[in-house]
Amino acid sequence: MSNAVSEAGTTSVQSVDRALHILEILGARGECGVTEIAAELGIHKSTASRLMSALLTRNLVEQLSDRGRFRLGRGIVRLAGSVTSNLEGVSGSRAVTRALASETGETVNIAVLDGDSVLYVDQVAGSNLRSLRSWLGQRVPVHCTASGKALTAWLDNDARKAARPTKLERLTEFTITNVDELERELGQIRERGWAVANEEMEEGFMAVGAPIRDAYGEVVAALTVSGPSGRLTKLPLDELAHKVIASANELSGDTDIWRE
Amino acid sequence: MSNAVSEAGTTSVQSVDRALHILEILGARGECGVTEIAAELGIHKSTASRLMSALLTRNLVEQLSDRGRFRLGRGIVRLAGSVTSNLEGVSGSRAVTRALASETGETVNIAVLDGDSVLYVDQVAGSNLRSLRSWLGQRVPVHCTASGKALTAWLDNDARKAARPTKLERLTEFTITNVDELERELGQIRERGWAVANEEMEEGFMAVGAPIRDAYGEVVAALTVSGPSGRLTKLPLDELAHKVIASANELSGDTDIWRE
DNA sequence: AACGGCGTTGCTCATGGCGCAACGCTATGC
DNA sequence: GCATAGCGTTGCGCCATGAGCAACGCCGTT
Repeated sequence: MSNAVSEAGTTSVQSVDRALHILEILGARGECGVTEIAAELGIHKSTASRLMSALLTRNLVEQLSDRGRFRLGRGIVRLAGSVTSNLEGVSGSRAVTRALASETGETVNIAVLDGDSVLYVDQVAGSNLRSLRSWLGQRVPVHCTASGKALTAWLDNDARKAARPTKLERLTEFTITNVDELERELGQIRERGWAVANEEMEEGFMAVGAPIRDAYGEVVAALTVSGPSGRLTKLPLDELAHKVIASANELSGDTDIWRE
Repeated sequence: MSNAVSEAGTTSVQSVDRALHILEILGARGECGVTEIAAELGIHKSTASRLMSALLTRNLVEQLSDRGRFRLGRGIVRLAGSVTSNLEGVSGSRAVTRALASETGETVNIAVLDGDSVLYVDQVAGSNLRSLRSWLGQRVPVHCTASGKALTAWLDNDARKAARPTKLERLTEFTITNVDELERELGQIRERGWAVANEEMEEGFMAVGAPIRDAYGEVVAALTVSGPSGRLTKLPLDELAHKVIASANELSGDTDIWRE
């Protein structure tokens, strides 16, 4: 490879990186034309068209009409389905999450840090359910969710700051929007071992979360139980929290539930 | 580009295609080493390593340990989340599926054809639920699911044959395993406009499905309502089916719910 | 009709992708 | 302990493929 690439300090393949960047742009915008993609990447539109063609061939994108705009395609959903299938089979975490959902009657999620957001990577619903939409693949703020707090509480100061949005956006009247207040709560979470968010992200909605650790004790994911706050607040919170911790500990250690 | 590519009749970018092929292999196998990937693609392992590095940089894959094996990463889940978010926002199909789930109390799915399988691309749960795991991204056979039947019934003979597995695998005692019998049922589906699968894929599980069409009348997706067969068989099936058809029709036409 | 903007495709060239070879690391066997 | 095998990574230089230019055909607007 040329010196230009060596100096960039990367061993990535440029054309592949560009194609993957296209996927991200489509994810963010919903749909795009080739010319718009080319402008965004600073490349010629014929190049953008050819990269798009490669993505199209493998169904990672689809075209809305002949010679029309593009959006993400079913191949993405299929690949994501493979990820969750592996949680079922290979890593065996589904047995744990399903048991917890069954035991609590509420929805169980596994989430990971994704930049300065929480990303939901698995979900099992319990029986006490009014309505559920899939949270799989959704990103939510770290500062107002039990998962976000459980994921960030044990980070060192620098990492915790990086994982936090620059502005703690207020989503409900209960949202913590002050950094000092959030830091105090994270300190409490470190002491007691579990996190709670009660109507901080969405009114009427509450969650309890605990960290899932890898073999070295690093927090790599969060396990949460969530449901309508009217229901969760009727439970002894401590008792629920310890159920979540027990399941999170079962997922922790050697099991490759999720690694960063 | 060289004549060799022109003769291949493709405008794809080779390196991008290889990288995307790696994603598919990881989806199928769960996890792989670089050497294994290189052998599968017929390339040098240094090339495989570099392609993998590009995928790693964008979090589409992750590495299980330093210098260890690879598997699909959270970036895939995030992108899939973008797909389903667009169903909520841009295409507006979620209002329809949510209303149907609310009205029937059962689980509502949208599915598309993916080769010779059905791929679930969206899901909303109703209230009558014992336990639910996410079907998002999962692939199921066409011959023993209401969605599969609704997706294939209106295909022409050749397309219908291509969309069918070569062997109709028996999953329960009720599974249709004879092509002629399946063809007769597909004929009935074409006449009455909806499909049903009662314990054909999974014991105790039933679904009713109807086609979602594009602006030209082509079937592009299927809408299904599913739940425990003990519950669904207590409903007037005709009535349920017409609810599904009504919702499917609402999703049909100009709305770009899903296009092939 | 003309015009502008779109996505696609032919062509050529130079640069970035590719393969060779070497490296460092880990696990295994003696 | 040492030797071996296999792994993923990295430096290097070559050439094939990715990139950009220009033209094309299509569609929508005026």
